[in-house]
Amino acid sequence: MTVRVRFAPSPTGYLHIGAARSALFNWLYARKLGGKFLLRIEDTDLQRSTDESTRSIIEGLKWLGLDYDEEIVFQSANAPKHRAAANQLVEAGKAYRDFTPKQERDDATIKQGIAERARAHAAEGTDHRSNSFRDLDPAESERRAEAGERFAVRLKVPREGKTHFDDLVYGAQERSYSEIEDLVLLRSDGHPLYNLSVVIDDIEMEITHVIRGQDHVTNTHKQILLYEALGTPTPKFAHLPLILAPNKGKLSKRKHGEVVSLTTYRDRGFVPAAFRNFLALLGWSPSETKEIMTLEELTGEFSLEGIGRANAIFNFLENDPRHWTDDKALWMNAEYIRTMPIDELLPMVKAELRANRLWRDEYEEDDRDWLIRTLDLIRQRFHTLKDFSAQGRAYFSDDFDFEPAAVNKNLRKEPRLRELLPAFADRLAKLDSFTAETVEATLRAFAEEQGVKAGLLINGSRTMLTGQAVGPSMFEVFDILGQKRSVARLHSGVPWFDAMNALGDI
RNA sequence: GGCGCAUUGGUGUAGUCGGCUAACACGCUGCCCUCUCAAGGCAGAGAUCACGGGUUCGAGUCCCGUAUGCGCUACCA
Repeated sequence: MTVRVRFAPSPTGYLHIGAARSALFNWLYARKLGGKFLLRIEDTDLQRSTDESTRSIIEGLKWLGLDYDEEIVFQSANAPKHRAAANQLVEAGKAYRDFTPKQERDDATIKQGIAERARAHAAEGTDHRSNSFRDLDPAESERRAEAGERFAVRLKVPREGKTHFDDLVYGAQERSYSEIEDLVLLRSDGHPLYNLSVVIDDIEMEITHVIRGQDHVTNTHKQILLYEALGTPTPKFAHLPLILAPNKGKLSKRKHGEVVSLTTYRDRGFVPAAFRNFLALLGWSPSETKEIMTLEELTGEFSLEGIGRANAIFNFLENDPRHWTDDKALWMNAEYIRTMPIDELLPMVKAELRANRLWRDEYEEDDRDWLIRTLDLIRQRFHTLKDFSAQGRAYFSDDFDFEPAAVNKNLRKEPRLRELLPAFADRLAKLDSFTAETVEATLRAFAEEQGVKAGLLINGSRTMLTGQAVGPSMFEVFDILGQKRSVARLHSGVPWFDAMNALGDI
C-alpha cells in the first residue's frame, strides 16, 4: 500500500511556521517512501476562513519547495458527505439527536468556562457525558425531528472501554471512554464539525498516515471512536512536538507578531532552502551529525524515529533587530548565501535588486561575469538577500548612503585625507592596468611616499567608495568597481569634506 | 478541576542492549590571520542530564513519587 499523507491547514491566517514544519515533515515522509503528499484546506469555519489566507498557504508551500500531488481538497465542498455520514450514524444507533437548545458561548472566555464547568460537574458528581437525549427512543427522536425541532448530532461514546493507538512518535497511547464527551458531529444548524469532517475526508482521501501537531492527541482519540463507529480501519498516527515561544508559551501571531509567519522569512531575505533546512531541525535530527542538508539529503535521512518528543523553543529576542528570529536560522541563511552555487543564488539576488531598481539588463549579458564576481565577493559577509540591496548598494549604484560611524572613524579623524585621497585618485587614474595587484602596489608606494600608514588610505578609500567601515578586501573592491568609478568616488571627497567641516562635529 | 505529554549547557539536538571523563550545531569569550568586518583556524567558558527516592558493582539511560512546563478538555479548527 502506498503511503498517502496530507497537510490540512485551516485558512484563518498566514501560514504559521509550526504548520509549515508539519507540512515539511509530511512532505519528507511522502517523498522518502514514494508516497503522495496531499493538500486539504480546512475551511469549514466560514466566518474565519479567507481566500487570501488560502493563497498565502499555497504560496508558502511553493516558496518552501513543497509540491503537492493531486487536486487541492476544500473541506467545505464535502459538507454534504459529512452530513450524510452523521445521519447514517444516527440511523445505525451510533449517534443520537440532542435537542438541547444551543448555548451561546463567549469565545474569549471559553477556556475558563471549560474549567468551571468541569469543576461544577465534579462537585455535582455528574458524568460529563450524561445527556438525557442519549437514550431517547429512536421513534420519538425521529418524530421530534420530523416536527422541525432543532437538534445537534452527537456521537454515542460507549460507556465502558478505552481507545488506544500506537503513536509513531510518542508510542502507545490510550484514553478511557469516560474521559471523552459525546462529541458533537453536526451543529443544530446542520453544519458539520471538525472531528467529523477530518475523519470523513481522511477516509475519502485514503490517508494512511496522519502526521500533525501534538495538540491533536486528544482529537485523535475522538477520531478513532469515529473510525470505529463508521467501521473503517484507522490510519497510523504520528504527533509532532510543538514549537514554543522563548518564554515556553504558545507561539502565536497575535502575541509574537511576524516572526511566526512564514511569509516574513521570504520578505526579509531568506533563501527558501536555508529556512527549510532550519525548520527540519526543529524537533527532528538526522542520524548523521551533518546539519546543512539539501532537500535530497533531507528526504533520504528523514524518518519518524528521528523526531523528538519534547517541545522545541523557537529562540528570538523581541525588539532586537540583530536577533529578530532564531540565531541559528540567521546563521544558516548566511551559510547558504555564501556557499550555495552562484547560479542558484543569482535569480534571488536579481529579484532583490530589481525590487530596489538596482538591476540592469546588462547583468544578463555583457556584465554577467562582472556580476558573478561581485556577488561572489560581497556575499561572503551577508546574512540575508536584503543585504545585496542595502549593504551592497554601492556596488550597483553611485547613489548610496554614507554611514556616519564610518565617516567619523575613517575620514574625519585624519584631516590630511582631504588632500591625500584625491592625490591618490590621480595616481590611480594614470594606471594602464587597473587590477587588485596594481592598485595595491600603487597605494602602498603612495602611502610610504607620504609618510602615512597604508591602512589609513585603505580604510579611507573603503568609506569613500562604499560609504561603509567594513567590507571585502579593499583592493578587490577597487578591482570590482573599476578605475573610472574608483577615481571619481575618491575625488568626490573634496566638496564633501568641506561640507563636513562646515557642519562641525556630528 | 480532570486527562495526557514532556523535562540533557542560553537555544536546537545526540546519547542503541545501563559503563559518560555527557557529544554535535548555533550563540558566547580569547587568540591567530589581517586594510576593516566577516569567513576560516586554534583554544576556552558554559550541564552535578528538573528534583527526591529505589533497583544495580555501576543510571542521563530502568522503576516509583514530586515539581515545573505544555497540550487538550467548545454546537472553534
